[in-house]
Amino acid sequence: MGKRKIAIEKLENPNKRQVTFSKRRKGLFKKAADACLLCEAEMAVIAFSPAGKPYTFGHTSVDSVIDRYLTRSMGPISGDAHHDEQSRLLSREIKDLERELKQQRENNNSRYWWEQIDMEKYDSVEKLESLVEGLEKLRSNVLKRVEKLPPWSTFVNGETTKPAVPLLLTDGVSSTHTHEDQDYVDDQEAVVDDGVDASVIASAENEDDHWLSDEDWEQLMRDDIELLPAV
Amino acid sequence: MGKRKIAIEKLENPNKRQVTFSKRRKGLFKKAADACLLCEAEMAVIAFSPAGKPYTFGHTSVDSVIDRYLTRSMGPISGDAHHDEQSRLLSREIKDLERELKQQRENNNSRYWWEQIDMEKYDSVEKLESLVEGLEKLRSNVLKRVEKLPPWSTFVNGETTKPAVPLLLTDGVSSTHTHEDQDYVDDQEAVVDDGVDASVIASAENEDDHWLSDEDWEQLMRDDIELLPAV
DNA sequence: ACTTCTATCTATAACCA
DNA sequence: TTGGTTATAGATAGAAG
Repeated sequence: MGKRKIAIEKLENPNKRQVTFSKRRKGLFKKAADACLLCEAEMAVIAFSPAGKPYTFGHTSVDSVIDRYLTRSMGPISGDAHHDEQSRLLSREIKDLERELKQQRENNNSRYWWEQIDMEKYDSVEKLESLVEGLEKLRSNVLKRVEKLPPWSTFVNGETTKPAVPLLLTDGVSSTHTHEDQDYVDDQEAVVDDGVDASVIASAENEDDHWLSDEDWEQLMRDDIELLPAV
Repeated sequence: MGKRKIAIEKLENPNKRQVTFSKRRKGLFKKAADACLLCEAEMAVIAFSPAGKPYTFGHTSVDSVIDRYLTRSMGPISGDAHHDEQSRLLSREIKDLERELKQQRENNNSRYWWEQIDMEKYDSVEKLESLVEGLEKLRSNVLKRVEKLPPWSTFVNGETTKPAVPLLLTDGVSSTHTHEDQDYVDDQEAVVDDGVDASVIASAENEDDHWLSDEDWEQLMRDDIELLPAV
């Protein structure tokens, strides 16, 4: 489906290989998203580029699909077998993962991160201001990025696009990245914030789809967390 | 790409939905396979049909790709990719060690609760809405209670009373306890929220000083946290 | 690595088996 | 559920930023 037909075999030119990967990955993720919407299916795609960088698509989420996959396939004498296109091995790897996941669940008795907030630290107005600012900063950035999420992420129950989000966005949060929250950044770390933040968002804005990759998302959130004020 | 264009939205006809899933799954797996061959990429596709049956594609194998994904995504975000096999293996071991160290550090030494947020969980609009709602709820209640703090808390640096707080309070949060944020509370737990919340605040309002004790504060925050939406 | 621009090649919606 | 057939919509190879 290009200007000329090519054989499906290793592309020897490394640059061409990388370009082709980028294009086909994009197409593949789009097709996966389309199928999820059309058929109310759940799927995950994990792709490692020739350079070794991971890219993922997931509906409802990569992790939930992987979890569903692992859970079902690890069951004791599974009732329904997996319908495999390729051969797959129930190897020691899976059992290792099972053990890891169980341990994580046991260690994390709390379901939500906010259950781990140490309330005793917030005993003065300064600390509370710090908390409020942190929450506002986080919230502001979360809202900005909700717009950048792929629209198909919202179709879990066949609902309309981005339910409730437009309402939330009316609360003083600009949809363009205009750094109106710069006042939260203090002297020492100001450079880090809007530098990284804006550049990643900007690169995403050049895309037709206007959404962020999983890696971009994670990086942005980590950047934000670095900037939250101290208690 | 059929005889006529169709909108990418849920197919209401269940039979058509299933047929479409079958065809598109086949096409998707073929495209994944082509990309793997052309680009020497590694990828896995996991798809649950509308009927709930799992179908997978994997090159080299579903499990190896999942393993690589899980291992890699837990580690710190490292910038440079190594290209030859040997150094990649080495860096992987290093990353594993770094991961352990980082987790230990997070468990023991993190100063702020937001450093413990697991960002990888927020990869869909539903989860983000959940996060946003939680943040708004928390923020709203923090603001309400700032008013209840002992006024002397604000004079740590000889500053005026409650600096910055009045500004924050203008942002749609009433200073009287009028439950205007009830819409954040969902069906199952609505009773608990304003129940506990209001009663403790009310008891504090009967006092001349109009401020909450540390215990009251902590109890209120814990009550709120119970109400935050699930991820 | 990520676009944009065609000219082509592929996937697939509808239909029927 | 699967497998053709055919007309068309979509994806993409090549080239150039």
